[in-house]
Amino acid sequence: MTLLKAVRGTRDLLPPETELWNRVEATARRVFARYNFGEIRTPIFEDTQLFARGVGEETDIVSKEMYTWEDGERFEKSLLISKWLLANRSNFVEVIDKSPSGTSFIDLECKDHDGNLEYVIFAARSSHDALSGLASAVVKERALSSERRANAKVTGRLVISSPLPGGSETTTKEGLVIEAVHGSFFKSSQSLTLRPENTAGVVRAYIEHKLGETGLLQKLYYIGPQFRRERPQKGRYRQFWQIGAEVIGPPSAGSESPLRDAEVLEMLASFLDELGITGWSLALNSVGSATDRPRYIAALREALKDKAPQMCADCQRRAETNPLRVLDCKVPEDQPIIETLPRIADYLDDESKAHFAAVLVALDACGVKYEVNPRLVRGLDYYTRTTFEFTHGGLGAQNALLGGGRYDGLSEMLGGPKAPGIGFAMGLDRLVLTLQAAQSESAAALADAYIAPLSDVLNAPALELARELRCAGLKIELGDGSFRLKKSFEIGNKVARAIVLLGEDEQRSGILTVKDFASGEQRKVPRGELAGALKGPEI
RNA sequence: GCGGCUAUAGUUCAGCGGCAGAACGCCUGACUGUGGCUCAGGAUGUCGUGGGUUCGAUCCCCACUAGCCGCCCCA
Repeated sequence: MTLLKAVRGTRDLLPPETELWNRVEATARRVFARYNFGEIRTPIFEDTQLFARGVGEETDIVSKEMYTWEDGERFEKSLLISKWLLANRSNFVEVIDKSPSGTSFIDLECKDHDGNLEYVIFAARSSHDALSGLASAVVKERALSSERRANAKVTGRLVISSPLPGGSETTTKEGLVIEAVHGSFFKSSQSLTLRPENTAGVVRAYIEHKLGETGLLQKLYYIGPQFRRERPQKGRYRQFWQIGAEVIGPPSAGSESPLRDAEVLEMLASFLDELGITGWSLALNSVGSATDRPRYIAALREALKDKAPQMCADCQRRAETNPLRVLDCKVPEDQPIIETLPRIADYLDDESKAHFAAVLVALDACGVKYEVNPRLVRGLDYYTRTTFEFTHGGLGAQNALLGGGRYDGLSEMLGGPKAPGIGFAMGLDRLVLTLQAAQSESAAALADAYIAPLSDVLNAPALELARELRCAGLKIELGDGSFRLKKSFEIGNKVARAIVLLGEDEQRSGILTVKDFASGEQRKVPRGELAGALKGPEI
C-alpha cells in the first residue's frame, strides 16, 4: 500500500503554526470591523463563466490555471433517455435495460410490435466506446437470430445529444443509425471551477442579491482558500488562502469616490502595522479607464518594435505576448530602456487623472507612505484606475504580499448594474511567512498551568480542578497520575508557565502547591484563590 | 508549463559500491513529592517510490513523485 500524501501544492497547517494563522485572521476581522466591513462567504466553486467573464479569458489564470470540471453528465443522460422514450415508447412492446456496467453509455433492447429487435444506445457524444458497443450488440444478435428467427430484423440506433454535421440523422457503414436529439439535456450540466480568486464571486453575489438596491455602499471582506494550478514554490501553493475586501455600490452611494480608494489603502496600512509587519512598501498607479488601457497597450507595442531587440530575452518575448509585463522586468541593463517607454499616465483621460490625484491627496492627508510606480500593472482584466501592491522583501520571487485596485466595470461585465468598486486580496500564506521570518522564534503560547495529579486515584479530582480553572478562563494542561513527579515537572516546564501539584495533602487540605517555572518560586495557594493566582499577564 | 538543485531518524544534516551515522529531541534509570544541570543506558529508519547495472546499491544509471530556487504568472 503506497502512502497517501497531501497532493502537490497543498499542505497541512499544524499547531503551533495555526496559532499564527488565527492571529492574522483575528487581526483582520478586528481591524476591518473598525471600518464597518462585514464578512461575506461565497461558495468555493462557481460557474466557470463567472471567471471567464470577470477575470478575463486571456489571462493566465483563466486560460491555464483553473481547476475546472464538467458537472452533471449523469443527469443529462437520463433526461436524454426519458425524452427519447417519451417520443418513441408507443413503437415498442418491450424495453429492457441491458447496460453493461462500467461503460459510459446506456444500452436498451427494444422490441417492436412485429417482433423486430432494435438496440438503442444513449451517449453524450458519438464516442468510439458507444459505437463499438452498439455494433457488437447488433452483430451478435444478428448471428443468433439467423438461426432462431430467420425473418427477424435487428437494427441499432445511437442516440446522442450533440448536433450531427449532416442533419439530425446519419447512417454508418455498418448500417447503424446515429440520431441526434436536441433539447435541454445540458441544462443540468455545467462547467464548474474552483475559485481562483474571490472578487468575481463577491460581485456575483452583489448582483444576485440586488445589494445595490439598498442604495448603500457594500463593504465586504472574506477569508478563504483559493485554487490555482501553478507550479508550487515558496509562498505559492495550489490551494492558497486569501483575505480580501471589497467596497462596492451604486455610484450614488459614493462608490466611485477617490476617498474610498484612500480609505482602503489606509486600512491596509493600519492592518499591517497592527500585525507587526514592518518594512512593507506600497506601490500605486492608475491604469485608467477601460478605454485608456487598450490605447496604451497599442502605443507600448509600437514603441517596443524598435526597443525590444536591445533588451533581455524575456523582454523580447514579452513584447510580443504581454507588453505590459516588460514594465516589470528586473534586469538592470533594461531599466534605462524601460524609462524611455511610453507611460500610462500620459494616456489617461482627464477624469482618471483627477481621480488619481485625489487619491494621493487623501493619502498624504492621513500620512500613509506610498510610491507612485508608473510601471505597476495588474494581470487581471477587470482592473481600472487605481491599482496597488504591497510588497515585502524576503519573500523571494513571490514578493507581492497583497494586491488590488479599482474595478469600475466588473459588475456590468457580469451582467449586473453599474457598481464601481475597489478591493484587494492578500496572500495569507505569504503574510504568515513574513511574520515567521520576522519573529525568528515564535514562542508557542504556554498554558497558564499544568496540573499534576500525584497518583492515579487523583486523576478524577484533577479533572475536576482543571474544569474549575478552565471555567475561570484559564488555559490548562492536565497531566496524569501515573507520571513520576519528575516527569510531570519536565512536561509542565515545556507546556505551561506554572505547575499545580495535586497530591493527597493538597486534596485533603484544599491548599494547593503552585510553582512558577520562570521564577522557581513555590507557594501554597488555597483552592478558592488559585484561578486568580494563576492569571498570567495579558498578551 | 520550462530550467537548475535537493530527498537518509521526530528535527537539522553528515556519510559510503560491502553491519545505517552525529547533534538536538525522545524513552528509562541514578532521583519513591520537585523541572532546567549532570551521569549511565536505550529506541530511532521502507536511506522519497519504482525499475536498471552489479556477486552486492542508501551510494552509480533511468523514470516517477515531492520540495526548494529561478523563469512564467500572481496573492
